[in-house]
Formats: sequence, structure tokens, C-alpha cells
Amino acid sequence: MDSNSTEAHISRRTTIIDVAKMSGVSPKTVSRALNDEPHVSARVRQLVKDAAAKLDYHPNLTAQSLIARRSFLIGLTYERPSPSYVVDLQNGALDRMHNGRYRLVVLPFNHASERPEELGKLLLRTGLDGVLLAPPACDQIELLDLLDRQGLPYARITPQKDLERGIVITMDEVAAGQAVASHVLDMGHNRVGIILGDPAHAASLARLEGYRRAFAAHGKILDENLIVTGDFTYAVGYDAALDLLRRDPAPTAILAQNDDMAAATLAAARAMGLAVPDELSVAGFDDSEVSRTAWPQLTTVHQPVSAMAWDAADRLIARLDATPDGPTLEQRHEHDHALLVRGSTAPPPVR
Amino acid sequence: MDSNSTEAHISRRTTIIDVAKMSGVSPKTVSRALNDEPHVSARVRQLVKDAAAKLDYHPNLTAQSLIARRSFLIGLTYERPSPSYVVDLQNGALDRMHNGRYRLVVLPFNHASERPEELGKLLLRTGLDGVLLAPPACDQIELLDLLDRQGLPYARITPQKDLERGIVITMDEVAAGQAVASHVLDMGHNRVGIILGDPAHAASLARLEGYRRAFAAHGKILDENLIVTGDFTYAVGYDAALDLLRRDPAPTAILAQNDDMAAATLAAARAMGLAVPDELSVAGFDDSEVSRTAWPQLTTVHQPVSAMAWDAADRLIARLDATPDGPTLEQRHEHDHALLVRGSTAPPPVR
DNA sequence: CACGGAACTGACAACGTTTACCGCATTCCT
DNA sequence: AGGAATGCGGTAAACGTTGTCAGTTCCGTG
Repeated sequence: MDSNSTEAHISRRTTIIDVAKMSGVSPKTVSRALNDEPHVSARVRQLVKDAAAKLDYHPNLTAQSLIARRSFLIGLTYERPSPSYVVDLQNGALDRMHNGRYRLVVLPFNHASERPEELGKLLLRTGLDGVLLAPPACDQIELLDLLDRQGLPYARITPQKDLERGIVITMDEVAAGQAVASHVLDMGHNRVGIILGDPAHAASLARLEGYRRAFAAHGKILDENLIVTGDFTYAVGYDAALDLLRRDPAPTAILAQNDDMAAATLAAARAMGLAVPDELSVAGFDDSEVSRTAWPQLTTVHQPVSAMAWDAADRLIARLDATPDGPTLEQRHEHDHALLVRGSTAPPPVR
Repeated sequence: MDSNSTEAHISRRTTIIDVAKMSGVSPKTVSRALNDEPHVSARVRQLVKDAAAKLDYHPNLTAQSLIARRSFLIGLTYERPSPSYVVDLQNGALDRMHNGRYRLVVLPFNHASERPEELGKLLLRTGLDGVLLAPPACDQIELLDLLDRQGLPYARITPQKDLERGIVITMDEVAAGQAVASHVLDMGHNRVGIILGDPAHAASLARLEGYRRAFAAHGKILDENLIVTGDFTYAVGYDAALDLLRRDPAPTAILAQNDDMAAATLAAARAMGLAVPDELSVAGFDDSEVSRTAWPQLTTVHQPVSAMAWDAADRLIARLDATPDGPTLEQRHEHDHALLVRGSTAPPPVR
């Protein structure tokens, strides 16, 4: 198709003028009719809409944006987390934006901690109206400073620091960590291994703090030697789990800070010939898809990622659409977690 | 922060005029300097760039778009596939777009087959320069017709029909299906169950055709009664697998058309007390993350999703940036698949 | 000193839409 | 009959950038 390749360059998009000509009214009236403004008779309005439909006319968003001084673009930044987390985030945000004027631009960035300035420039360069910040970017103070200076609104999803800045959607990570640890301790485990997530994510430390509280509440000692550091990925989680399981004596339970690493722990246990949950209990975090497709299904903590993303988008859009004299908006909202006990945890083996 | 909420409305973004004033040259020269155009001395260029940096000036993309008659937005449509597939797609495309002027807008749409017109309107309404079409949208002829009529360029990722239309990035699904089926037949399996993907995806039938060819090449009979229909999801795959495993006699191998359904088959086998691969062989498709995190790891066919998305974005961008008198671009490219034999397949049990 | 070229300025138009202001009929309400 | 509201049309400006085009200044070279 040679004609096809040149056609796009030649063909002019239909404009409001075309619609005006076709429907026999002024461009002005067309604009009024299509935007459902008053001072247009029902007859003319229908006439215009029919003409627009026949011509497949879609108003030029760029021109609208220029005059509205808004791009109607919302960004979403995240950092190489598990696919299901990303998709949950996206779907939550998109769900809120559905049928609205806003569009979602995805902006993964893998070095928010080391190069926050660079991420900031990327966000500004992209011409966004607002941005959704997932961990760990949501906790980069330098980034928030830059965004504030430039007046780019943002919503932070599960931040751990400076909770008074910007729109903040949280979950009580400490309580969630405490819940899952309590569950394991309740079953009688005493030697509990812990696989931390990426230390750049403040949530890792918050969850650990929750574990500590559970231990304290149970009057048990958290063995610091059984804390190893992962990065939320399966591969690193696997090595971390092997490390723990080779200790002597080995832990009877392992708390992983996300489901991917918990799934890796299941695999490591299998490689060591350990039965889960009879010889080793494993708990994850997040309630992501892998927690249900793994075997045994993982005991985990449900993190309402999708709902939080929806909420973040909702409040960000409310902020963007707010009139200067409008009511003050609620800037914070905390979502609930939920402990999900499934097949990967059981009382420790009697010895 | 009350000041914060009003500030965004009051504060004016810095414009090219501000930079011009600061650096003491005309707006015109600023534009030339920043866009690395000729006729600017090195001294002035640096002066301007310094001023721009100091003011944190970023040119207004909307204004640039308006005059360039392009939005620099590329869309990506997909339909509720597995998270890892979506993320692979996105990452591949983003990888190509990195450091360019284009931005990626995600547009999931779950009813491409039933309501192609609606999807088309969505794409046009979004004001895109071009769009990446994943299955099954890439095979919706009505959609392609609409896009052609409106002159919206598109790249199709793994389409099965009308391969001469638009930019086409393919993989030989038939050969891939044949490869995985041959592997299983080579091991001596005769009763092979098949779990199809969503029949709305043309790839499902192409892969099945590959299976048929393998059976023919081996002089074996494909039992049509052992073909059940899934939809690429874990949940439906689980039920489909249970259905197959309850047959008498049960199949000794199951070919699932993606890894999620294969993982579900592993779980179903476990529920039935069947050992994999000793009593049942399972093969997946796609080489997605779950194929590596499942246990045993899945024999599967590597589908270079990320590379194909990269390629699709590459050619689409080349098309968008092409000058009318430029060279004709290669519109098609076929990627290679690769059979990955892992732990989920073995010869059938001797009876 | 004249000349060519590079480096710059200034005025203006263009991109496609919205908005503001004004004008002019027609209709509706007292 | 007077006044207001409604339904349009016309003209112009604005959004922030780039492109065009005619000039001006400055520099080095012959």
C-alpha cells in the first residue's frame, strides 16, 4: 500500500469548520452545541451532532489543551515491581479515568532513589497535569520538592514519610506486618526468618517494624541474624530463602515481604526437600496473583493496590478539576489491609 | 497546605519569553538555541541553555504539538491478558521510546471483538499519533478499516489475518504450536489434551493448527474430544484442566495455550493427586514469568513479546517521523520463537 | 574599503479551539 | 407596548510555540 504511507501526510483532519459548513451554522454554534452549552436550540444541537458524527469529527485535543492550559495527561511512575502490581495500579487508575477526559501515561523509572532529579525532569518534560507516585518515588523528598516548586500536583500511593505533603493514599504497613507476623507466632513458631524487600522502599522497614511489634507483643525474640535483604524479585528472593534455609538450626517459618519472594521461598524449600507447610511455613505480602497460583496457596496480606490507585487518581483529578474557590479537598485516605490465611502456614513441626 | 492548592492555579508556567528576557536575546533565538538549530553562536547557545536550566524551563509540549500537528502520543491497546504479558508489551515499547519525544498512553479495552467501533472511537478521541494493537484488536478488520479511514497509523503485534495491512510484527504461531506438540509427541504421548485460549484471539486457532501438523507429521490422531476451550485465564484454565483430567482414560499430556492455564493445570493435577511430570506432562506457551516460578518449571515456547513490542514501536515511530519523500519502510517483520524444555514434561508413564 | 556570510532582531502568521464582546432578530413575559 | 430572555452570527483575541521573511549588525577576508 504505497498510497497508505503518503495518505496520512496529505489527509487533513476534519476541523470544526467542516462541521460548521456541513450543518450550515457558525463554528461558534458548533462549539456551543457539542459542548452542551446553553443558547442553542435542540434542533440545531441535533443537527450539529449529526454532522459531527457523519464526519467522524473529534475535536482537536491539542488545541483544547492549549487554551485550557492543561494537557489532560496523568502520569504513573513505578519502579520495576512485579507485573501484577503494575497492572493492578494501572487498572485502578484507569478505572477511575474511564470516560473522562484524562489519559494515563506510563513512566517507569528504575532509579528514583539515586536520581530523583532525573525523574523529576522526566515528569516535567512529559507535560503532565498531575502524577501518581508509587513507591519508592512517593518517598523521594527531593522529587516532591521539585514537583512543588514547579507546581505539578501529585498523589502518593503508600508513602511512609512526610505524610502531610500532597495527596496521600496509605495503608497501615506496620499493622499489616504485625498481623502476618502475629499469625505465624500464634501458631507457635519461634525461629522466624525474614526476607526484606528493597531497602529503598520505605515500606520494607515499616513492615519490619510491624514484625518487631508482633514479637514484642508475644514476648518473643526476633533473631536479627535471620533477617536477610531481598529486592522484591523472585530471583533474589530465591537466593535469600536458600541462605536462610541453610542455617543451622533453620527457621521454621519465613516471612517474605512480597508474594514473589514468598513464591521463590516455596521453590527454595522444594529444592531443599522441605515440605510446606508441614516442615516450613511461608507467608507473603500483597495478595498478588502469584499468591493464588502458587502451591500451596500463600498466606499473605491483602494490599488493596487497585483501590488505592483508584483513590489516588480520584483525588488527583478532583484536585485538577477544582475551582480556586471550591471546597477544600480531603488530601488523605487510609485503606484497610486484610490477613489472608491460606495453605502455606501451619504450626511448626514437633521435634 | 492551603497555599498549595491555590498556587497551582495562580502560578504561570515559565515560557520562552521568560528565558528570552533572562538571557537577553530574542524568543526566536531561544527557540533556535534550545532546538539545536544552526545560526546560533556557541556563546549565545550556552547562555540560553543556562538560563533555561536556571528557570527550570520546559517548552510547552501542547503548543509544540499544535503547530507540529502531532500529539507525540502513542497508544497501546490490549485486552485483559496476563499481567506479565501486558508488562512485557509495555516495557518493550517504552524501551524503544525512551529518550524520544513520544509518550505511551495505555488503553486497555475488553471488548474489541464485540465492539470494535467503540474501541476505534476511543482511539480517535484520545488524540494519538499512532497505536500499537495487541491481540485480539490487531485482527479486528472493522477497527483497521476505521483507522485507515481516519488516517491513524497502527502497528499490529502478532496478527493472524490480512497481513498486508499496516505494520505487522509476527511470530510463526503455527510453527511454535507444532514445535511444542512435537516435543510432547516425540516423548511418546498419544492421548494429548489441549486447552485452547480465548477463541476470539486468532492465535488460538493458529497454535491449534500447529498441533494438528505435529500430529500429522507423527502419524498420530488428535482426539477432538480432548480439546477444551479456555480464555487464557488461570481460573478458567483450572476448570478446563479438571475437565480433561476426569476423562477416562485421562490424557497423559496437556498442551495449554498459555502459561497461566498451564500453571492452573499443574494445580489441577495436584488436586487430582497426579504427579507432574511423572504421571502427567504439561506444556505452556509464552515463556512468561509464571512458567519459571511454577513448580515444576514449565516446558513452554518463548514468545518474544518484549522484542516484538519494541519492534512495533520502532516501525511505528519510523512511520510517524518519515518525510513524505523518504524511503519506503519495511512494514513487516517476523520474530523467532524458541521451544524451552523444562521440568514439566517427560515420557508418559508405562502402564 | 567593499563584500559575503553568519548571527541575530522584529513583525507577523499559523496551528484549532474557546471565549469575550457586541449586534441583531425573534419570542416571551408582564 | 416595553423590556427581557433566547438563539444565533461576526469579529477578535488568546493559548505558546515555530516558521517565514525582510532587515540589521558584526566579523573576517580579499
